[in-house]
Formats: sequence, structure tokens, C-alpha cells
Amino acid sequence: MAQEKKDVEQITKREEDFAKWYTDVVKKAELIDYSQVKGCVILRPYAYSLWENIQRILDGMFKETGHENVYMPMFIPESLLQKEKDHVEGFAPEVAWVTMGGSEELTERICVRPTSETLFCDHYKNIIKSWRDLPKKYNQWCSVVRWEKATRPFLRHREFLWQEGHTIHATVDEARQETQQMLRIYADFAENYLAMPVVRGQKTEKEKFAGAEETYTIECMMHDKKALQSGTSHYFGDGFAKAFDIKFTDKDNTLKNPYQTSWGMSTRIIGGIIMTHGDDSGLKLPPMVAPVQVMVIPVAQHKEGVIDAADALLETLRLSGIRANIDVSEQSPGWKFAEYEMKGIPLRLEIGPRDIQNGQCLAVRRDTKEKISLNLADIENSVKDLLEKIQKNMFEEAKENLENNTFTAYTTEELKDIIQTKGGFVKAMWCGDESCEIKLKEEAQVSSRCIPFAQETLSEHCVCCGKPAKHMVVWAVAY
RNA sequence: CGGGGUGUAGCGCAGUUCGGUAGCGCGCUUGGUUCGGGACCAAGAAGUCGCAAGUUCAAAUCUUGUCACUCCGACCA
Repeated sequence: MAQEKKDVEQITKREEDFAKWYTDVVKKAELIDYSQVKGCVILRPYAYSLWENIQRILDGMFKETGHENVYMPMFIPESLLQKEKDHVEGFAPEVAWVTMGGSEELTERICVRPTSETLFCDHYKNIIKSWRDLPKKYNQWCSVVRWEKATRPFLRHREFLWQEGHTIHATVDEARQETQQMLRIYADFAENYLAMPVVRGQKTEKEKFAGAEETYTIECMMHDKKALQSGTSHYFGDGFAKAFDIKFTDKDNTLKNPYQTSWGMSTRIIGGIIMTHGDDSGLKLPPMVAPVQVMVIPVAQHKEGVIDAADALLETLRLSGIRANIDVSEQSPGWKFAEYEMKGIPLRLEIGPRDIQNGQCLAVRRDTKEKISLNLADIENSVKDLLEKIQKNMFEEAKENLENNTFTAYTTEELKDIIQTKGGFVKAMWCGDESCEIKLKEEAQVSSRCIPFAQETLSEHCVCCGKPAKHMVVWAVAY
């Protein structure tokens, strides 16, 4: 053991200062570097590779459900952006504007897309004439710009990567189904791939997307018990279609406005992965999306046959479709152990002279730090088995955190007390008035996260005003 | 946008109170010894002290301004 533990010791303890821990991890694990422009970060290969895995899986899910990828321009003329009133009002404060082209002042300001509803609408107007043209189920992978005042790596960038789905349908029913389907896909993805348990529900009027009729969300609980909105799906009704004058001739030979949806998930989810699973040793990545699932570490690699055996092991893993890597650098084994724990690699395989003699290697789980001897003869199966166990265990741990920190409140005082002393999600009844949401925000710093699909009748009265309650709402401090 | 903190070598920091021409640890380079939990020895390389103006014989240090990062609040994915 060295006199000091270097990088890992330099990571602030989670309990000491969670925000500091987060930024430490993000930098030490080589996920990002800061750029010269506030809020615009450099996604380093490790983070980008993680994003590529997320993209690949989600993209597959979108394609399976009949969506097509497109690409829209990154610029929107001001007049176009302003067509839908609620939409502009929602985004206006954080839009970045282009006013010059070279040395010439533009006749009309051009906005850098904060989201692409207006572009899609303008395009749909051109290509949709008949019910036969519907539905259009489009998605695009791109970056968007929102001129945020306070920025944090992954959680709030000024430019961030995401996907935005935009669909248009002939009927209300079909559009509503699409909205629900996409929320289910996000929930499935978060839970089964990212090992992040979610609360599914609908946003209140106050919290819904600018221009939407209904907004649905999956809310996740971070390790510090704060909420993170991790994916959203919106039902627009025909509001945008009317504002943009999109019409089609239906089967009954009458002109109608179609119905639209949009839905998105962004690189913010990476912040969610970090804050859901990470610990004092650093990152902890779910095997399903980890850029490297298994790191092979040769021990006493200068000795005869060690590197060869390690390479053979690596090859076996790769051939069976496992994302594996090896570190044959001159760093000491101990350094490598700590390094890849910090980077959150789910499983480490140590192989040294002793193991080779016995036809074994030593597996060390990132999630439990448990050490297990594995036979080389059957290594790919035992590794796959372990990766599955790790994935499952990470989900269970996160679920436990969510369940153990979800409480019920019947009065504002109770709610306030829970948030102050314990934190977490608080389930409480709500009358439906925005004034109560505002009051709870002022008094307890919480916002309504969602009206969960899984409703319970906790009482007959609003937690805030005592009037008859309409819904059970999950309240929490949010990112 | 308000309040706090920080900018000195790639990273983490000392030096600023009391101006005198920059130092420590890690990392990096080279050579050697090590190798099952962040190894050791030796020799090196590396800094317009965030930027700009001012005061001064002299500024990392004093003054003013400015920018960036970061944390906490109001707005958002």
C-alpha cells in the first residue's frame, strides 16, 4: 500500500459532498473535459462510447416500433419559431440567436434549435396531404442548444446530444397510443438496460412541456435522493397542427388537422447513471451499456506465458461477444485495479502465474467487490452469468434506494419535515390547483415530479389546502 | 440572474497578510529494480502566476476592471 491513494482518494466522499463527488467522478473517470464555452463540454471517448451504446439500443427500439430517422437543420428562422405561442414563450428565455452571416447582418434573426417541433411541423405541412400520408413516425439524433445560466456536466449543458421523436397521426387515439408507447420504451430502457428503476406518470399543467397538451415522464431517484426526469413523451393534440396549418384529407373527404407527439431522451441520462449507481470508488456502470464490460489484468506480466494467457483469455471473451479489454501497460496491478474500479467497469479478471497453473482466473465484481475464482475452460459462460448478476443486482440496489426513500405525507408540515430530514420522494394527495404546487415549492422546495400511473388514495384531502383531492402526486427536490 | 468559492507546470496545492523575479506532491521523460490492491531508486523536462489596465525602481503578491470554472438559490431535458 502506498503512502497515499492518489486519484481515488482525491474523489470527494459521496456523503461528504455529493455535488463535488459528482464532478470529481465525471473528470477522473475521463468522461468529459471542459471547453472554453460555459456549459459546452467535451465528451471524451469513454463517455461517447457509453452514449453510442445508449443510442444503439434506443435506436433499435425505435426502429422496431416503426420509426424512421431523419435530420433537420440546426437553424430556425425567428418567424417559424414564433408560430406556436406557448411553445415560444417556454423556450424564448434560453434560445441562442444568430444575427450575423459573415460580416453581414441578417434580415431575420435565426435561432439555434432548442428543440425541433417547429421544423418538423413546417416540414409536415409540405408532405402531408392525405390520410394515406399518415402516420409519419420520425426521430432524429442531434444536438440542441439552450442557453442555460447554471450548467453542470451532463445534467445541464448549453449544447447537448439527444434524440427527439416527432410523430403525426390521423387520429387522437393513435397519437395518444404513440405517446404511451414511447414512455413505455423509455421506462423499459431505463430499467432493463440502465438498471434505473422509474416512476412513470403524467406531468402537471405547471410542469408540462411548452406547447403540449399532456406530458408524460419517467422519474428516477438519484443516490442523494433527488429526482431526475429521465425521459419525456408529449401528446400535442392538434395544437401545433393548427398553429402551423397542417391539414390532410381524411377518408370521409373532409379536411382535418392531424395529431402530434414528441418524445426525447438526452445525454442527461448519463448523469443519471452516474448518480444512481456510483460510489466512493467512482463510477459503476451497468453491464448492458458499459463501453468495456470486462477488463483483463495480467499479474506479474513479465513472467513467461502470462501475457499470452491473458491475450488468449481476452480473445475468448471477445469471440463470445463480450466487450472486453486488456491493460498490459507498465502500471502496477494494484494501480490498474483501482483505475478500472474508478471507471466503473463491471467485471475485472486477474490472471497471473498461479491462475495459469490452475487453469483459472480471478474475477472481481465492481458492484459487490466480491472475488470469485473461475475456470478458464468455461470462462465465457461464467462471465456472461456474472454480468447478468451484476446488472440485476445494480437494479435491485437502486430499487431499494427508491423504495426505502419514498414516503407518504398527509400535511404540508409532514411533507416539509420528510424533505428536510430524510429527502426522497413524497407521495401526497393534491387538489389540482397550481397555487398549491407553488406554495409547496416555496415552503418545502419540492416540485411535483409526476402524477403516477399507479394511483393510490392516501386521503380525501389535498396535502396543501385540504380541499378535495384529485390525484396522488410524487413530490421531490429535483435536478 | 442573485449569493459564495476558486483561478500559480498536465492534475492537486503552497507562496499573496508584510511587493524583490516561483516552489512542493502526483503525473510526464530516461535508465534500473519491482509486479496477486494505486511499487522503489536515480537523473531530467515542463509555468507569459486566468486576462487587461493601473500604482511602483520592482507585482503571483497592492488597486480597478474583466473572463472562466464551481457550489447554493430562481428557470429548464
